Amino acid sequence: MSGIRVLVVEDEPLIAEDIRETLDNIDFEVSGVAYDSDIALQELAENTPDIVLLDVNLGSAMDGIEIADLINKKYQIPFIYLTSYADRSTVDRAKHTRPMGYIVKPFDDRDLFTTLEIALHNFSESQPKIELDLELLNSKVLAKITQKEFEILISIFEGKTNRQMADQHFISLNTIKTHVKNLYDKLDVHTRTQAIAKLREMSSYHA
Amino acid sequence: MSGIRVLVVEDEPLIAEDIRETLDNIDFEVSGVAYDSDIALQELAENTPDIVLLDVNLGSAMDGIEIADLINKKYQIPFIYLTSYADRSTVDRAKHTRPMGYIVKPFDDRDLFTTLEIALHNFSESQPKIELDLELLNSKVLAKITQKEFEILISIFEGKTNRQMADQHFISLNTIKTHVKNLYDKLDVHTRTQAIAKLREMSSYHA
DNA sequence: GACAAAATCACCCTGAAGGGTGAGGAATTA
DNA sequence: TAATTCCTCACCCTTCAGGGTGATTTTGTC
Repeated sequence: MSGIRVLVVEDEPLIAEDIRETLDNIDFEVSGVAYDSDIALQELAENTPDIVLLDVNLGSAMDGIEIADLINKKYQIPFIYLTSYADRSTVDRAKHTRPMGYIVKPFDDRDLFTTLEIALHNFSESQPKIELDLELLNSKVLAKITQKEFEILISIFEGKTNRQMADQHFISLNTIKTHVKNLYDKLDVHTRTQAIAKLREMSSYHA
Repeated sequence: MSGIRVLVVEDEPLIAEDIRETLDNIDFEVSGVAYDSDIALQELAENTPDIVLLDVNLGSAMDGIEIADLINKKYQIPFIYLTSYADRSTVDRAKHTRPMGYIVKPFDDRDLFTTLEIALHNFSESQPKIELDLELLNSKVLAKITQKEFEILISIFEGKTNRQMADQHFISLNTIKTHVKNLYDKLDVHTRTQAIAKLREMSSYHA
């Protein structure tokens, strides 16, 4: 079993129970089922699910999208919308809440399983971590960055000082300085913070 | 019309044409249709689509997942898998390629539309940009960070020097220094790069 | 072995960052 | 009004980063 805890927020008991069964079958744990927004908030606070299945249209105080807003603000856990219709304006409202998935009813076990798997995986990948890939970097930079320079770039990225790097790599402080200088030339920057900003920039855009 | 250019990679001509029609109806532009991986690669190189609809099972040299790998390596554009089945191992292989969506056949116009919209939106949001949110930050930090300090933190994040910040904010260099010092105390760091690293760290984890 | 590329190190100098202390003025609130 | 918080600024001092130049050694490749 995966042990992934799922909160189901769905005001239609029949569908909710169907989902619960499906989740049982595909090895997810249901941390709770909420029929309205009040229970949903309570469940979120008390049972800390790993992911939320969220019906967009709840016949309660808050609808799914409002709950999503709150999840983003308070909990930062991924959620997947369930909806029986998907008009333009709903999609527009919904997408601004950055759902990790969107399932249009009717859906079957496979839909649920794959969407959950992908959503969880994407979520863990979506954490603001910069993909530090030498090859990718070299395809976007003036001169080729060498292996050692790359290691040093990572250390800079991690907030290390030149002294710390020297100790860590067992080489002279002067050597570190040389590498850093060459790195700056290649990245076309002049300070370490600029180098970091450049890294972000380069991994953000595609040519 | 949205003007979003979609590449369809699907070896079954009937389905491919159906998708093309659907996309026309929902205001997406089809940049090309590829029936095998060779054509797909060519289309990717020549027509620079904004997003790719990718059949997992292609009867050609590379399957959809291999194409996805290549997209990640070379183009970094979002893609959505289309598949008629979704067994455990396929899902496992697929999710490592970080698709922005996953549609299980049969699907209808609504599925396609919402998945495309969400995928595109999530993609633009997923760019490694750190969500700099003062409230969120303050919930994770020793002492409360003030508005001005926050502005300065953003400037540091962007690679600015103290001098540049002083000019930009029309205040004295000494004042910037004071703010920076206070900021370091609150973030429990000692250098700007450490502050940036701390920011990444804090926006990566949820309590 | 010759050559090129990468890694190693040194020295010097300037400027920026980091850290300590103190202090005045504005705005908010008790 | 007194207290508090925040923003503002100054001075001093130490450390670190950044930039220029040049040199040796190691490594891999033709």
